[in-house]
Amino acid sequence: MRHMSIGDLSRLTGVKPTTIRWYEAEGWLPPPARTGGGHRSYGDAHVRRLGFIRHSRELGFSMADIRSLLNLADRPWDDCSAAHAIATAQIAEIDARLRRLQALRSELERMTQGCEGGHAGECRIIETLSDFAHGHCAGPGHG
Amino acid sequence: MRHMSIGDLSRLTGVKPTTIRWYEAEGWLPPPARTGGGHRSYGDAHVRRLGFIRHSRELGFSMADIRSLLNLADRPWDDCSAAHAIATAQIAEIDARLRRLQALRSELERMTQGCEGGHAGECRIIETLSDFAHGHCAGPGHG
DNA sequence: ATACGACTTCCAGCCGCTGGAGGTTCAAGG
DNA sequence: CCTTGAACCTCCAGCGGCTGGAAGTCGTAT
Repeated sequence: MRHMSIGDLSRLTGVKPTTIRWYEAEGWLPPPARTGGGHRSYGDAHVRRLGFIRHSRELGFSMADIRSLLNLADRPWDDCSAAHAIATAQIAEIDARLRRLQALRSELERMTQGCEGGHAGECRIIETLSDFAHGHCAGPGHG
Repeated sequence: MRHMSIGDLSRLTGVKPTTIRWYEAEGWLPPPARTGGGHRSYGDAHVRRLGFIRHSRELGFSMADIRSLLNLADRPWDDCSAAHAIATAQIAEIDARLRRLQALRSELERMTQGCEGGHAGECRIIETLSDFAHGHCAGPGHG
């Protein structure tokens, strides 16, 4: 698969053509060669780089994180402790989101269990939501 | 606390003044009365409605969900089964996000444990990220 | 009267894409 | 070689849910 179209690359990596173009425009992917008619033509290096980006995104890394990780991947003699730090921070962040989501889940569970149908005027769900001073949901941020 | 400024309302509900103005501009909050000089002046109804919105957001509901929930809260004689459905769907969504986050966490954990420092060229983290055909992370969406 | 913080409006930007309009190129079939 | 029609091109606006800055006005404490 030497020279592929953006559609081929898209099918290969699972990233939409529009997103691939956007990555290029924003500097995440180097501009590929072009056919005589101006169509993009990608090689293996693009497949690898796009794959890296996509997989990192799937693991929840921000584009800022990916910038650092790509730098490391591009300079293989560097110390990889930076990668370790980024990944560890990501785990901590995920843990925080897990805790938060679990707390939300409990409150929603309590909320729905209190509701036994009937009029909205006596609905526990509506009541609970109205109670903005409610103490069960801690801290800021939205899981 | 009859007539409060936007700052008072902000301190009372924990919602920033800019956000409050945005809610008004987008129709989530009714336009409040104004002082002679044009400053916003809020009453209890605004506190309640803003509290409802804020609490719902904290529970992870989208603005679209909140639209429906507010409609119910405004018409207390309606059947509240719609509220039940929205809340149940929200729980299901949270469950999906929890599962996804847990899968991500495991992969990140494996990734960092494989890395023992040294050069990026032999770093398991960088390697794992490069492997875009990696099978551990399922499905789309970024919980 | 003055100082100064809180308020006003307007508008641009955040992230990470996504989709549409309107036009061009490419590959397959006849 | 010609036609079809899908895939491609560029440009630009918009998504959700706010956030922040600029430039000017108001309200209140001293």
